[in-house]
Amino acid sequence: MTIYDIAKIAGVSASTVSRVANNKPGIKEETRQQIQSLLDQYDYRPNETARGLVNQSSRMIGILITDIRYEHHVDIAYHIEKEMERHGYCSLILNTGLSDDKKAQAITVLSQRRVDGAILVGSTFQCDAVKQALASRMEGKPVVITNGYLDLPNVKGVLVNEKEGIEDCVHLMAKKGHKKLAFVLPNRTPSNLSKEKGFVSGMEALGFSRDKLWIYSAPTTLEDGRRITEQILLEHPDVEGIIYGEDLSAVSGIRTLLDKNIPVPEQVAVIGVDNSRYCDICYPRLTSLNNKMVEMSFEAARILLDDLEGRKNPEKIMLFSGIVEREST
Amino acid sequence: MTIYDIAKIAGVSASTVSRVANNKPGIKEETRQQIQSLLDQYDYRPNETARGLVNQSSRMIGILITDIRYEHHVDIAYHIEKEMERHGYCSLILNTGLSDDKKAQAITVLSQRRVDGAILVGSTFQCDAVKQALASRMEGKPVVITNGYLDLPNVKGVLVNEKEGIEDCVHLMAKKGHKKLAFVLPNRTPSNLSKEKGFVSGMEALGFSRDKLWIYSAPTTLEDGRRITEQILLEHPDVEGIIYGEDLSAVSGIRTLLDKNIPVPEQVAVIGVDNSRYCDICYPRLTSLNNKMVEMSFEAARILLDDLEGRKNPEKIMLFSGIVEREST
DNA sequence: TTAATTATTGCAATCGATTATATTATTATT
DNA sequence: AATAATAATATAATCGATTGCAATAATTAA
Repeated sequence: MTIYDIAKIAGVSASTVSRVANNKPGIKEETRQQIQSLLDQYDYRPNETARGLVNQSSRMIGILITDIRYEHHVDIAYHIEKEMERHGYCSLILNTGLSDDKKAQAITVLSQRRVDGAILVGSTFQCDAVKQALASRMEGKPVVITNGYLDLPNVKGVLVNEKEGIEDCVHLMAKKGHKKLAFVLPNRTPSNLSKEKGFVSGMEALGFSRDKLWIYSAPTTLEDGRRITEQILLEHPDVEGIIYGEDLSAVSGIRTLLDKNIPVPEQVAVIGVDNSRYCDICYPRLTSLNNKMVEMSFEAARILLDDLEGRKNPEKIMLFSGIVEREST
Repeated sequence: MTIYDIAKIAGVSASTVSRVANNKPGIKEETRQQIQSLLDQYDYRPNETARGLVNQSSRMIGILITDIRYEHHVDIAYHIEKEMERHGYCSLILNTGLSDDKKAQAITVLSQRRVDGAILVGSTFQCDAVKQALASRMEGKPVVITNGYLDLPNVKGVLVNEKEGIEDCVHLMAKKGHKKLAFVLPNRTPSNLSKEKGFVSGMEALGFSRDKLWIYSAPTTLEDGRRITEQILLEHPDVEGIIYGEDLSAVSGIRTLLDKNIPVPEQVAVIGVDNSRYCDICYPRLTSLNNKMVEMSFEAARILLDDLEGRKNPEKIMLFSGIVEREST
């Protein structure tokens, strides 16, 4: 059922039907009602592809995410989608993986589909390939990066002070008497690297030398969490606390410690990052740095909507992290 | 950069450029190469909205899901998206919530956006409102329901024998000496109701009367899992095993039992359903019925692709569940 | 009653592709 | 060299909407 079908039935032109369907002025009340009742009767819905073509707007935004299966990613995507939907936009979610090349390709896909804007979830999108793709394919269209920033006229960023957050974690540990600390870096994203910086500066403040710190690196899986925890215990049996840059490996770490009869938090305290649902599921419950991922997604959606609808807003906004203490510290 | 821009630069007509871009025959090799090099030089990408309009195909499918935040849902969506992407399709994921009305509306959105097909994730889409919306808006377009079925000519289903699966759970419990069992029904979806049926018939086979069974109902949250477990313990302190229709409440249940110093699995054994990542995270690790959600998503994508590309396939396919034993039994 | 003004509505162009058909250029045939 | 056959390219219609402008109808003013 196209607009022409309705027009033919009503005995008017398509433009008249269009004006009624879009509540445009300049139509006689009588005509309007007749056509409206036909619209209702046939439950006419305009073809959004055709509208998109002529209006130069798809009323669709893109969400780029490395892997939506990560628990905090899915929360973010969900909230963005909901918020955009409330304003009449669809969200096209693309899982890019970690490769910069794939990320750039995904931006091309978004631009070919003529999305009106995009939100890139996570600091891994803060890279040259993405910057270039955005510059050439998304010119003039609003883009927001969560937890990252790119210096491009149409790109905005929502940031969290993760460095200071991790410093706070170190101080919390120290306050509880745990000073010999290890840090597990999930992977080398800008966000994680600033967590590492926070660990370094926090430990320096405690009087440790920055080149003797116990810093490890492990992907974010249960298996790697176990492996790296075992390695830490082997190399530093006197460790008193471990800060994991992300919750899942922290959960696995707790389990590994318990399996070796090391009491948590008495002998080794544990802190994760993300304040995910895993925190309440594991035993003992995991203390975690709330890096405001959910709040960030709302902010990102809000900023994008502001840009889409022509309202002004700042280039960067900053949120503040906070530790959620549970049983593991 | 449109096809007309390229045509003007090359000094040919848009149709010639189109034929080169789409590798259609009937173009002189020399011309083809000239145009191709321009296409490369300007990195031309066709406007998919325009292609969609004329081709009557968006190369986009819809994924309807009540709430992608549920862990097995996101896995399903992820795998479907990946599989479709491999074949050149984008996936538009819509979170509908549980209301039938919203589900029908989401189908309207998909049809307005002219998706080429859809996958509805979960048995809750097996309802009248959805059936009607599909009949009126998705006529002729392929649709697949995972874990459910609707009798419509263009709709196919991928099913799992959950009833038998839960029967097997009851038998496993019995084999281990746990006979006084309770069942927790997550919510009244067709899928969960068939789990309940499995519990009933399994218990009957053990000699219990079907109208005296301990069947409870609770939403799928940690809090409700705790609440319902406490209720079970209060009303039936002699309970020997609990089968939860879904993992999250099972995890919460284990935690509640341990908090009350009830040894798991010695005094009360626990089984969940979904075989999710939570199973390995909680302590003791959760035994769970693998209802083949991931396999189902692959099958759903495969069937949809078969339909989209004109290959034949059956109306329904059935997968078989299996118990993954861990420490909670 | 006729001209001027205003309110409705229709026509036709447009968005950016694809493709059937028409046209032109090239090659083969006699 | 003239004609037939074929290859290469252009023209124009199409997909389903929106919208500026022209045309018509209705109303008001003179």
